[in-house]
Amino acid sequence: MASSTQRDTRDRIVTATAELFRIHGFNGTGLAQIVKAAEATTGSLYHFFPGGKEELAAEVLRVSGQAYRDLVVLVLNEALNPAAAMTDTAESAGAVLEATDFIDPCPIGTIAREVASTHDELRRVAEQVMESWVEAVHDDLIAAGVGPDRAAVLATTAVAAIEGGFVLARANKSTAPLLKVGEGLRTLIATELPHQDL
Amino acid sequence: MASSTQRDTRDRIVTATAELFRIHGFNGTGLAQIVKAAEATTGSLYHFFPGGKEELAAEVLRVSGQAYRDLVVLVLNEALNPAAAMTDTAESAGAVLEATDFIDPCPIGTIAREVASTHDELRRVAEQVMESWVEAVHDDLIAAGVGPDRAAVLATTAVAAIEGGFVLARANKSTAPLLKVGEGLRTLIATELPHQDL
DNA sequence: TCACCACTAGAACGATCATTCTAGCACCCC
DNA sequence: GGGGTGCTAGAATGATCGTTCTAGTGGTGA
Repeated sequence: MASSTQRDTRDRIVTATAELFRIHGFNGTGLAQIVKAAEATTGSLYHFFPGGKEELAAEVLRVSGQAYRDLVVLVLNEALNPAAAMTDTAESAGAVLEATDFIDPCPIGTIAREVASTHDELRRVAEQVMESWVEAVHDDLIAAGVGPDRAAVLATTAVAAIEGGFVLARANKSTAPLLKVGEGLRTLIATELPHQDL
Repeated sequence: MASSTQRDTRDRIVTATAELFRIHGFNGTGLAQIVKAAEATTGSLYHFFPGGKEELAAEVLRVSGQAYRDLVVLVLNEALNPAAAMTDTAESAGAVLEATDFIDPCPIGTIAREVASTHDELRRVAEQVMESWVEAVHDDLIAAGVGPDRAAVLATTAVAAIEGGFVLARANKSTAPLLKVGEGLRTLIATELPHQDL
């Protein structure tokens, strides 16, 4: 069972780090803290991530980013249309925020801002991750009949506004700003959707 | 000249801290770094800010937040209408980003996310600051004839989207996402403005 | 002139930081 | 059963963290 144990440890480290990053950010989270939360040791951490904290953070960004992309795609698919998906997203993210006492639902935006000027590798990973979100929304808008130029504008605006909505909601300890953002985005997208109103 | 000297030192500390926060965030900036950049000493820093790093950070948030509020009001006043103000803001912020090699133009969003779960006092200051931005946009929309409910939605969406636009622009080292956000917001607001189209 | 005040100066403190290193465990293949 | 490999364990290291503390400077009012 050695191979399952190793995977477990690695996974525990990544998962614990993601959670700590959501609460304390990159610079606010210590390796000792991570090791303790993951029930691992410094040796294991450096075994799996020889590049240290930066390599670990990159993996956390990739894993969390992919999970969020999957979630975005899921919500878009299940929604009535891309406009309705905006309020759906805001509502479900708001529910998560309330359930977790407004811990940041997404570590990527925080890390991106913290390290953009100092850790170029991490900055690039964050760039790719967020680009994948924009792309997911963009493709859905195209499928809904929005022209490519407008789809690019709307998708970027949507991702940015949701990301900013997290900042406001977290600072206010309230879901209200996030819900307003969802409404604003629904209006914006509904206006540009062919053959239907909000 | 004692009174001018003292004010100078305090100002230098606040200014240097604001700049370092924009680059490295709250946890990424050390007091030694601040003291050196401000050409001050630890003694002076604790003389003016007995509460240490947290009190200093609160002051930085207040000062930077007020400056940004003033800027928002200025742009809104000078713009043709609130919709045009969105693209104006995005363009001028984009110019700043390019001129500074994409250093974060605004320390507040980063700090807010970093410390929201750990430093409640700072969280509250950030909350007030961002609320003041929303209010400025809100009032301008009301003056332009938008109804109160919609004005609240639009103002919050605008602030969130610009804030998120900074994240994307910084991660991408490109002004493109920010400009798209500006366009998206202009469309959104123009739609709800009485008596004129975009 | 002397006490008082706001401010500067920077050494010292214990804690914690990311990282390195040596040692040892458990399992597989020969 | 001996050697190799993948992983765990955690002490040690030097740097840096935020904060405290003592000493000293320079100007002001009595």
